[in-house]
Amino acid sequence: MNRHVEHHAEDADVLVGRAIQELRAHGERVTAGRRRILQLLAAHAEHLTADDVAARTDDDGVHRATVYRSLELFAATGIVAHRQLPGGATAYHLATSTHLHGHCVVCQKVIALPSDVFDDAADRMLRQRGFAFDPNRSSIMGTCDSCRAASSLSAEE
Amino acid sequence: MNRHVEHHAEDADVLVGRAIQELRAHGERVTAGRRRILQLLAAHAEHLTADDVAARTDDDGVHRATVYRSLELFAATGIVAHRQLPGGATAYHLATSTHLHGHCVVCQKVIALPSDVFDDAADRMLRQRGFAFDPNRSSIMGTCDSCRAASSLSAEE
DNA sequence: TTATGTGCAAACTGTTTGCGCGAAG
DNA sequence: CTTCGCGCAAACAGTTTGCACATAA
Repeated sequence: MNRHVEHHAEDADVLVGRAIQELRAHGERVTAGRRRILQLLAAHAEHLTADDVAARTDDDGVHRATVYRSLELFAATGIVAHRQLPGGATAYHLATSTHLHGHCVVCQKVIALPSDVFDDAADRMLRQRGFAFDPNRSSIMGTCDSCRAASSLSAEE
Repeated sequence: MNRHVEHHAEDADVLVGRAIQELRAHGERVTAGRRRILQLLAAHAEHLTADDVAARTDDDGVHRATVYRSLELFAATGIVAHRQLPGGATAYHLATSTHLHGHCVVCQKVIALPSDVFDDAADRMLRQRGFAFDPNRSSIMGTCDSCRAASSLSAEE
């Protein structure tokens, strides 16, 4: 019953495979360096700094610059999510399918919001207040695109 | 009826005054530079980069280093909130009393979460999906400190 | 074979720090 | 008067970029 609780080493290959497919689907080349970086990200499901990754790939002959370029590419293709850390560093992790529901208080429409948007906030809530945010069970209130446009016709700047 | 809609120049002095009191309350000195920086933050209720502030104070003889040191101090004393931008810069604004409710899915307890935690996320949702997040009307789901501790006794790592 | 990725080294942005002078309390 | 903040200039961390060579497709 607790068979699929193990998010450890075995799954990593699967995740890497999926990421590589995604990469090919975007017409990007699969190189040794990129594979290596994806392996690292898959292994450390948590956050890894670009610099962290660079440090670990250096031994394997993958250059810092390559790491930065690859991570940027992965982020652009949606393969990884990224997040800014205090101090200016950027943390990366494989993108998951997690998403959050935005609920428009005007038209009641529900909007799917991208997964990585709340990573940073979730992290800080956990650290500062011990609250473990669960995006999949949450929906947040606000105003959607069109209702926002509509309301700005009748009111304040 | 629309008298207090104006969040423009007039209020700024009040906000600065409040910030300065707060500063004194923390036993910190009030200098020309600090006053100037607070004025800037009060004037631009949105985000201002440390670098932005530095650029604008340079003319007034307030040095870059002073700006960084002051902003760091303000953040430490809770007078301003800060947020990391892509590219490594940090955006600052006067702290408000805005907060969000965290709802524990286990014990149903509601927890007040600090305001600035969501600045980043709100910004990205607005940009990426046109969704204007309203923290004051939202409560998000998750697990609180104690329930999290309790559940980790019976399950995964 | 050819377009694309890589290593290298140098530049760049944003931020931090040690020092002696100057001002706030 | 004494403690703390400031300007200055130099160092630092993280990241980006132009170029010639290497390699995936």
